[in-house]
Amino acid sequence: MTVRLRVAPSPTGDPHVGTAYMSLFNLAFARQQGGAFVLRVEDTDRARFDPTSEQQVYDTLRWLGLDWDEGPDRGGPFAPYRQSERLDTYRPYVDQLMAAGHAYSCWCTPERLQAMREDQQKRKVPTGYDRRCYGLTREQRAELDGFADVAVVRMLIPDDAPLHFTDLIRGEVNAPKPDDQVLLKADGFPTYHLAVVVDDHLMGITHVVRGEEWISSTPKHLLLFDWLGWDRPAFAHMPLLRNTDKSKISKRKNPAARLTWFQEQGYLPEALVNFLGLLGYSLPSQEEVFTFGQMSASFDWTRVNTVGPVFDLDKLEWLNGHYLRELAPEEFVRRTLPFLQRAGLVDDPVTAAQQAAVEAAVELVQPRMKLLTEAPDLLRFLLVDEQAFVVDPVAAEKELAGKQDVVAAALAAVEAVQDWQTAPLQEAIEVALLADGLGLSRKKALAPLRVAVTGGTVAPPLYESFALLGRDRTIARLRAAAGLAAV
RNA sequence: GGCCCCGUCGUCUAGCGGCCUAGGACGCUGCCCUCUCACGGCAGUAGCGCGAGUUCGAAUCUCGUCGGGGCUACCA
Repeated sequence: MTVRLRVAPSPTGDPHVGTAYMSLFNLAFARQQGGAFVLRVEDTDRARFDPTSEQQVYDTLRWLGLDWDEGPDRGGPFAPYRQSERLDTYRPYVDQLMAAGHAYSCWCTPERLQAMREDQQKRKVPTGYDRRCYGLTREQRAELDGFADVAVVRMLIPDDAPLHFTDLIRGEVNAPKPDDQVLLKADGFPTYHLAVVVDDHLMGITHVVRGEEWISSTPKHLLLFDWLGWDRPAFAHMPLLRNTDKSKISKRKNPAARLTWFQEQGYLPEALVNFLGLLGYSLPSQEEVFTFGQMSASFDWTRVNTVGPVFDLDKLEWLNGHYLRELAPEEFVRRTLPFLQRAGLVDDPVTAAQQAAVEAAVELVQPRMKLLTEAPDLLRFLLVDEQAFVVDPVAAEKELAGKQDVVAAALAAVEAVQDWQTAPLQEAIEVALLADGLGLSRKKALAPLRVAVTGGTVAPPLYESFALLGRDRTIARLRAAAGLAAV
């Protein structure tokens, strides 16, 4: 038997980081087993449906390299893969369950159900549907209050419903006894519980990997598999990603709950994948920096944690810096360019001169970045239009004020340099400013020059920066800082 | 409230009865490198929630307790 796994996002807004998390573990196991990974869109909630969401799911998962074998966009033997297009598929099973006495119609209004629930809570008794409609015909029910015109279909949960199952990650698990869950809504759409069971069976899903939040509804699914006479799939309930306050990760409390946030912030997909893998999983070797391939090769459900991990951005940033430094120079440039374009520092498309300037600076900025979004600040002094170059006033006040003589001395030294390279520049400046010249310490001598030429107190190494900037621009900036007019 | 899941440094984790005076990583602190900032190197900081029990021996097993989380929808 080949294993088949699926991830089933519901298109309701920005793709959730949990979708990527589930996809990663699903895929790791599927690839290890040579099985299939299916993307199914669970759009049965027309109230929360967002038409732009589905494409965003595709984009973000592909960005992460978590690609699927079958799905709405690429088809497959069990198409369609969108539940809204499978309404006719679910119908016969509802009828079958009704005929077998496992399900019944319910005409209760939402208002009555809500009042019932509130009353139950007030009386501190377990909440659950009171079966007002069970055993009644439509006519009989219409006599009573709280009657709705359109019926829903509910499961008739038996007293001996199975509340126990084996989980790949947790072992033997108990779950609560459900109440009479709705299977078919008044709008004709199935609920998740019906759709997931029918689709998982029809699509040959062998392993159901989902969040821990689903443990409590698993008995409903078990019942449906049994009633329909289908084999149960294997279940793996993943721990839930948490906010810092330990609650289930949410877009409201945590910007990192949105997958697109990571792209915006300049994270590398390989770093995010590694980090997500680290949350709840560890390689037998204990190595923490690993690729998807390594994770997949050694994958073992029993090594997945049961504790919901807090999403710690510090560690992700460290990992991101690590992957950034490992990038080949041309790849580093390729990934950095969009962020420079967004900052308006280079054109789109990039000119040959700009491309060359960035390439020349790679060595200097690559070890200094943790996020791609940091590139504009590090490279601004080099890429900015000379007319638009400005010295940060705070930095100028701190390091440049009263140091015109230092700048002037450096200017004179540098103007005499014929071979505009790091080493000759260093020699000329150090002769003029250090012990043999003005007698300054290296620290004191270079601070004003850094501000004068790069515009701030934090920058790549100075002589290298001079070399990259070129003779004309360097001299012009020194001249301006020394209070001299341009020639 | 009820039911269910979970509980090792601040965070991610290793550990599956003796190898643990609990190991690694991130963070933080200090030192080294150094023209700033990084990178890199070295050192340090900090944890088995609590209480019983089982056992020659418990972070590891059992029970209780406390704590956190999830579910309790015609949302997924």
